Amino acid sequence: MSKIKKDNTEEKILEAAKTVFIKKGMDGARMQEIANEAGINKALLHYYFRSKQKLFEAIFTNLFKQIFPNIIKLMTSEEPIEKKLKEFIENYIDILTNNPRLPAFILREINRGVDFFGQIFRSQSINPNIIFAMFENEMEKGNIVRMNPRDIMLNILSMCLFPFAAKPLMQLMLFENDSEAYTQFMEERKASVTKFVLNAILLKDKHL
Amino acid sequence: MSKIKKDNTEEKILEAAKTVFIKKGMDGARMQEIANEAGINKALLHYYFRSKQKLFEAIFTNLFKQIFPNIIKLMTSEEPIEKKLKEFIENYIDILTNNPRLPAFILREINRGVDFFGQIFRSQSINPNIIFAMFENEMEKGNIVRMNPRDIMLNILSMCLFPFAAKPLMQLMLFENDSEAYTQFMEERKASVTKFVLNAILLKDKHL
DNA sequence: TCTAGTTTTGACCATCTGGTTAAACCATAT
DNA sequence: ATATGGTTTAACCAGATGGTCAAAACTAGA
Repeated sequence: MSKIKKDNTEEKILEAAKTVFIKKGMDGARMQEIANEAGINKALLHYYFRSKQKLFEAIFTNLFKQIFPNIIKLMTSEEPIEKKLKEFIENYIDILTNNPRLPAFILREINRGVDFFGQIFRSQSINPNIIFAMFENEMEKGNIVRMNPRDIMLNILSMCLFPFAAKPLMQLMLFENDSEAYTQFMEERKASVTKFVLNAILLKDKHL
Repeated sequence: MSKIKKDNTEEKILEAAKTVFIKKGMDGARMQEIANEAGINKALLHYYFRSKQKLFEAIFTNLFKQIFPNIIKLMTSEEPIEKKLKEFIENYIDILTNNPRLPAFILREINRGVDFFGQIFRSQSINPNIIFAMFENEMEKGNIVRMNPRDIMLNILSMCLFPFAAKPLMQLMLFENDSEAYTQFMEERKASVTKFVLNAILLKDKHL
């Protein structure tokens, strides 16, 4: 048994499937295209993963974990709220810069109406309540403005994720389709969004 | 020639196609499904619109206009910046509440890599520069914080659009999949986002 | 009523697509 | 060398899908 060979093709398949699925989505992707991308015979896809569905689940599950990675970890450190948010936003935008197509892919698939993604999410056992409690604690201490912690969380996620999900549109709208300008813009956004959020919620001196 | 009949079926088709395309996207939608939804024969779809592509373009073009409707109009009134932003956010979230699936649909299709959407956008002749100039003018007057006006615009759009685009995920994450709670939350967000944005950019007294 | 034009339909077609199968291939152990 | 067992391939299949077509059904004017 040649384990080296097996591991190699399996990885090639996963890599190819990831590329194709992210670009085309479950519906748009073709098994033949994945096979070509991996440089192998189409039947091999079914040999390693029984069906398109199973292959997709393997990819999606893995990618989904990457986009909601250590949110909890980042949000529950012992740092002051300013630093906590700053590091979260910077880290998150960095992750997304390295995986720019992930947000659009995830959004596309969670909107397909198949309940499969719900299972993934539940199995992740992400508990947002810990984060909400953290925000509420800061409100008690008078550090930040009183508001629904869900809004804070959602606002931050929106400002980080949406610009990637809507890249084709925003790049056209804001930078006449100049891809490099948009990348540069996202880099600067790490500081910009941080400032924006802190300005919005900090109670003490306005952080400028 | 029975104009009444014709207009009727054509409208039925457009309505059905809109429903199906929004739910399934171009790739996922089936002509048969659209025909069923419209309660007509599949061949009629091709009689009125030559191909799936043509039918899709008719729908997409129309929907696309709805989501970037009167942005300019709303943003260039003579009202003070506070009121301008308040009304924009409230109007925009209202529009989206009435068309909750639109953001996900648009995002899905603009990420399909087909350049067709670029043409639509250009034909819309939306000029963001007018909005940027407006923000820059407010900065000159010392009304708002100095920052890239693109960031302001993108932040607002993000906070309005993303919660709808990511509804299946956020509803699960924030409200244990309680749909009504999420709707209620979006209603309250009109005020919350407005406050958030004004807090973030206004220079004078912190608007609470 | 008859006729000409339009709308609607069922049957059909070529192609694509996910999936299967049987045979070939190949490294290893005996 | 040859038997063994995992790996890879070409050929194939059934069902789905976008699209076509000729005929039927309908409408309105002569």
